[in-house]
Amino acid sequence: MTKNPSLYDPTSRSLPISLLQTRELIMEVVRPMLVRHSITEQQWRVLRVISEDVRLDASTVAARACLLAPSVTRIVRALEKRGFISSVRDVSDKRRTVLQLTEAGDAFLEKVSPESAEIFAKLRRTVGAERWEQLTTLLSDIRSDIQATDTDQSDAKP
Amino acid sequence: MTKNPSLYDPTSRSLPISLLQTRELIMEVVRPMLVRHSITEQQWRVLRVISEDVRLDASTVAARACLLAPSVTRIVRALEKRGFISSVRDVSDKRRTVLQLTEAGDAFLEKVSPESAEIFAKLRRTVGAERWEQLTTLLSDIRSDIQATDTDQSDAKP
DNA sequence: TATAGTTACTTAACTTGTTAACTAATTGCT
DNA sequence: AGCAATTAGTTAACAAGTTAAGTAACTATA
Repeated sequence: MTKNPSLYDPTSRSLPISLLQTRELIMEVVRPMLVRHSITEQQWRVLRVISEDVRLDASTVAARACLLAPSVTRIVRALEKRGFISSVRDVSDKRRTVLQLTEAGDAFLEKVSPESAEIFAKLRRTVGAERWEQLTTLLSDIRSDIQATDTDQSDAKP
Repeated sequence: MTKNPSLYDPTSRSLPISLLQTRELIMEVVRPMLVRHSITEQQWRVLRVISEDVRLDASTVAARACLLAPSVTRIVRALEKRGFISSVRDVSDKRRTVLQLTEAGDAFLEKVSPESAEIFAKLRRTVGAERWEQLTTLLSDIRSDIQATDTDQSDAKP
């Protein structure tokens, strides 16, 4: 029964676990701000994602915000009720829902912006700007690599 | 209404979001394995964490596995029922629960080990061993930085 | 050595995420 | 054109996470 320590990476070096731990540590600092503005993490992600494009369908938002479709349905309803986004049926494909930031949503993002900026500026100083950038770039590159091979595999299926 | 693109980092460069996206991409590859062995992500994390030490109390496990105490209570019960861990009241501090891997739990980890190793070896090749290591180290370093300043702040409170 | 305060964990009520089944719309094939 | 297959989104039932209150045990202090 004595465990074999060489079977697995220590959890501190397991990528899925340390990605989670790192995110958790950052969110501990960010979360109080979201609570102050009565917005959930998930709603915040959706707002941020939607604000990046003029028009975006729900599926794209789901993928970018790391949410499942049913969750997006609920979150969209909540954000719509609050007046932050509008969801309109796409005219060229009536299955699709086109999501857009409203003026109120944009104003909300602008209102929260300074607080958010301050929190991240502080974190960035703590970590060091160079390492912060390094991490951001590494993560982005690695996602590209994994996505590239994933699509290769699905192409090679039939 | 018209969005101001300079207010926030693009979500692809927001650290909390890209940590989540990257983890999600990795877990997409890992998840089928966990499903095959009828274990949830959270149970898997707890098992891995417990396997690293001879004896560990529930709070420590919660912190390392990024779980809240009530979740750990449930997960421990599930893993106990399955015979993978034992939870015993600590004799020197009867509030604490000491968690340990059982023989069956150890055997389970050994059984899953080759599959897990293969999945991660493949991911590592995809990403490149050097970058994989780089990311692991960066994340670990950054966690140390953030934790160091967090504890500084709580020390400086009174 | 009482006792106020803290800590470790659990329970309960609520909120979210998840899976699977469903509807509606579109595409591909013949 | 007609019909199976696929896609987008929703709904419903269930599982998991979250918050807050509660219990038991320990610690510090007066």
